[in-house]
Amino acid sequence: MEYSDAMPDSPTVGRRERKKAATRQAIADAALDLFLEHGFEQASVRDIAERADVSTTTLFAHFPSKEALVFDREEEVDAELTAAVRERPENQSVVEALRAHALKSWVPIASDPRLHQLTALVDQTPALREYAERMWMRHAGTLSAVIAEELGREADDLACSALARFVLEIPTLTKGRHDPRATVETVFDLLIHGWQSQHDSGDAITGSCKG
Amino acid sequence: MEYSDAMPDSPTVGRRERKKAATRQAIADAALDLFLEHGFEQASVRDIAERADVSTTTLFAHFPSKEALVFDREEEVDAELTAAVRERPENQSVVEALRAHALKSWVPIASDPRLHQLTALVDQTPALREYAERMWMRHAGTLSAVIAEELGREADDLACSALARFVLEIPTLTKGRHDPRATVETVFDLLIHGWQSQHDSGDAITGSCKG
DNA sequence: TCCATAAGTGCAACCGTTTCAGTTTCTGCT
DNA sequence: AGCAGAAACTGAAACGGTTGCACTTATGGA
Repeated sequence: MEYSDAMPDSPTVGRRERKKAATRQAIADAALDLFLEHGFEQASVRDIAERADVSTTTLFAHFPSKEALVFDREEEVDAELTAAVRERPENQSVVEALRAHALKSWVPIASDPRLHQLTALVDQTPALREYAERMWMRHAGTLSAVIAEELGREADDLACSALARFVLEIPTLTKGRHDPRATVETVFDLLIHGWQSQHDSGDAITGSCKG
Repeated sequence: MEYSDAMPDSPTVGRRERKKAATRQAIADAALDLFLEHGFEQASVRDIAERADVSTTTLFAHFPSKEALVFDREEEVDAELTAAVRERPENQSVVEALRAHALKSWVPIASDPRLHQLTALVDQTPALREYAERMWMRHAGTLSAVIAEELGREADDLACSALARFVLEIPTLTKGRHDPRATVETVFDLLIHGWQSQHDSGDAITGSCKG
């Protein structure tokens, strides 16, 4: 692998950290190449390590699992969620802040063609779909706590936990629908107003008559 | 393993099926024993197959994965959910039917001490907790379709999909809380009426003032 | 300059899971 | 009753993700 000779991003970041980052990037790149070329299951971690010119031991020192090679952004997502709630404008509710965040950050998956290929890969690969779903749910604890704190409630307040989990279901719920934006809007309307207001097909979900 | 010589449960069920069921049961029993004795990760499938006196090949012919050894009831859950919605009394809404089902079938986990041990095991084992969560979500497709059909909506109606997924989050949400019954009730109230009605700590979740 | 330590190596092992080429056991049919 | 064929089961071997271990190398701070 090659180390760029551009000037260091900042004086405090030494050669060591740069090399480490480069190694990590080399592994991620090799993985993406092989995944897109042969599919997720077809590419073995030994192959990936080989192409990145590292040992498999090193590979697993940087990524906790094969699936994790695809998703580099776990921590950032957590941070963004927290920020979206904490730093929302005055006079904006928590739910509104989450809706805004969902619309701004989750809806535009596309544009970059390479990234588009990747989402296609994830959709086609059950192991990756599952991993992605779990990935979202892993943030439920953090988000729930932030919401509770922001509203001055008990850390394990049920309404907050439930809200967090339900909001984090949205990416999954959105997947495969033609109009993600409308989907997000609809789900938030449901969350805010509840299922009692469903009257559109002549029979309310919460009404009494059988279909 | 030994085959009971009691009279066949019904004339149509042959020796073959009985033996198959017996084998399956022997495997499940061996697994439960070893899991409770040594923990989930400590018991290898080879050990389990050994104790059940079958080959590992046979073990995997009966169970699709090691985790599945713990959960025998996948299909029944699906059937019960469907029945709960389809065969609800007249003048009961879908959401009410689901609430009733949750209260009747999901809340009483305990009583049997062996079963209690098992839930403890699941709680302690991340792999099993994750598997259990996914197990619930696997029913989302079925439930969603049943709800939609029952209400005469499109099969992929968003409100139905969302309702299904949110309801199936409830077992996870309930876990580890002192009063499961109250938890279920609260979550259903939130689902029915939405988060707009949250005014209890001086600040509505959907209100405007920051914490 | 020297040393503690982080990063990386290579190999062997473990474990879940699958494949394969059989053998045994049952069932339905004649 | 007798047979063909399917289904259950076997044993061993392999594969692929993951980890442990003993070791070398590179780096940064004292």
